[in-house]
Amino acid sequence: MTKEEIAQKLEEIAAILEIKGENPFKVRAYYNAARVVSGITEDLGALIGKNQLVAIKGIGKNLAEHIQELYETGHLKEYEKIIASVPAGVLEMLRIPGVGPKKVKVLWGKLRITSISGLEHSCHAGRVATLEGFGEKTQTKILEGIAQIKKHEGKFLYAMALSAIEPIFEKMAKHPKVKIAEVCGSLRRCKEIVGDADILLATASPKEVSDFFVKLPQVERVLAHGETKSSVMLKMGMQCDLRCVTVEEFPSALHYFTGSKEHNVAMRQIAQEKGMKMNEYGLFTLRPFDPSTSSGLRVSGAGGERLILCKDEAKLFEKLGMEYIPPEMRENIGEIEAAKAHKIPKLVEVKDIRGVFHCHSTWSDGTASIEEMALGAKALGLEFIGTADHSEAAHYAGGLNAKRVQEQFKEIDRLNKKLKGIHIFKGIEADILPDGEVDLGEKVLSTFDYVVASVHSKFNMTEEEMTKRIIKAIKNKTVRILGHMTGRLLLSREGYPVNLADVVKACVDYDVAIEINSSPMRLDIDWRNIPFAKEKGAMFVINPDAHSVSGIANYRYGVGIARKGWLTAKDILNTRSIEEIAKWLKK
DNA sequence: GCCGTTTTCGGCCCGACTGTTTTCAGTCG
Repeated sequence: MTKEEIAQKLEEIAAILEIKGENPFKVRAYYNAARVVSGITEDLGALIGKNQLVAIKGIGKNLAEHIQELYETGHLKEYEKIIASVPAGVLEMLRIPGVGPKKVKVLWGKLRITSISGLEHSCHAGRVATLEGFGEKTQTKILEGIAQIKKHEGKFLYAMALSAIEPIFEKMAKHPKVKIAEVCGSLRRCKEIVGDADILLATASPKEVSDFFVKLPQVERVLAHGETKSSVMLKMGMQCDLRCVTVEEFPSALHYFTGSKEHNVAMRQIAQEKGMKMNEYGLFTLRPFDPSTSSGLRVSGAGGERLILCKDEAKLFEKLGMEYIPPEMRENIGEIEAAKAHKIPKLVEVKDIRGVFHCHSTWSDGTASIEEMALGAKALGLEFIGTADHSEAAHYAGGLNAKRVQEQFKEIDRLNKKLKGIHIFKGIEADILPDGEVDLGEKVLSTFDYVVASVHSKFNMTEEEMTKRIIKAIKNKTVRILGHMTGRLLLSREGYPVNLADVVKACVDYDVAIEINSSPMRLDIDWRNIPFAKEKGAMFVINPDAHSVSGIANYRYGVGIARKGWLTAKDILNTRSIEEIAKWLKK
């Protein structure tokens, strides 16, 4: 069993213990262990082999045994006992915003409700409002929460979907009978929210490959299983489709299944104008055979249409007299015209990123030390890394006060002397307080290399209030980066409102970079707003909001989002050298 | 259930907000 799966089991145990009213500290121990396990950077098997699990803070003798049992057998007697004591739907009710373990316990105990749909029914019947400790407003709020869950059902944030699909894709791509493999669909286009994942393969043995696919360990159940198309529901709740084509069909199929639909319609129209036909099987000429262009033509199997052989997608565009359009741009929002005019911008790439600025460490709520984070960044080929632990106002995350900041500086100075090939910038993620002041105050903040300012509390302000609050913070002369905020936050609930135009203008006026942040937990930018911000001359920074060593690599998801916003390397702060950045930060 | 020592059990993060109730409990970050 993997770290993630073990962490999930521990979390489920914690939730059930909570519902059953167990010792809250025992509950916390399980939650804590789940977090610790998912943040472990070393190989779990090696740790178990060396009997080193108990050396990790938060894991004692008991939990170490549980983790070992899960790792080695995939099962845990303790878990099976406890999960059997609670109906499956009871746990599910915890997903409803405003419904916690105490409320679930009452709903289950007094009204015998064991599912979200059962709860919805009872709310409509007015029974929930009559319970002690509940009322009309709570009942309404629960219904709203259920509506929200339904609205987001089957929708996944880009980074979450991609991180789930990557291991599956790798296994498929490495299959000996697979010639070419690509992720396609909205995931390839880096859409901020995707409904399912599509994987396209070129193979001469579709049956064998499909059989392998539906038996992958990540598969929860098989929805369809044919020769060329298979669909499965993954354990993490997302649907994944597999399509198998021939090597010759691959470029056209890739283009077709990448979409978007709007882009494809426009492309087919262009093909038609040029006397050609385009579908998922190929690009065809409808004209009579012309010996002068015969080199790229051959007779297709059906009807006398001639397939124009294209070895890849780029060739497909070329045959239509167009420049290659990166998948992220394919939404028919101007990319077709740009490609015809050969004016497609050179979008930022993962390899352009030289460092990241938003990394938490064990000094606040991260799972790795600053040294481990720095070495992890170096291993990814980055030249610099910036700390951004929470500030004092974020009590729940163990935020730093002025004194701890001083201590942290000493450690960073020491590490910068010791470590070669990676530079550590001193930063902080300071809270934008409800009144727009930035936590810790200007005197302390000015001692950092940079300040990332973010909203972490009181999300329910009006748009006007929230905009005023954020702009006041941007005007604070120590703030250099506006943390995970643009448009709407997409957490487990609807985000907070803000006037994006005003915020972007303030960022441009005060030379504050806008963070494109994309930890798998959330996606904070709506790409449709990026071209608008770029037009105004805004500066962007792609950050991972990393809480662990493995989290650092999440900046690559941010690159996808930036590409979707048509951003180039020069629009991005962290594509620059350490010297250039130091200069910018000092301004 | 974990941790830390004061070696054998007591303490474990906390403040804001909301809705319910009339002083507090539950949820959230």
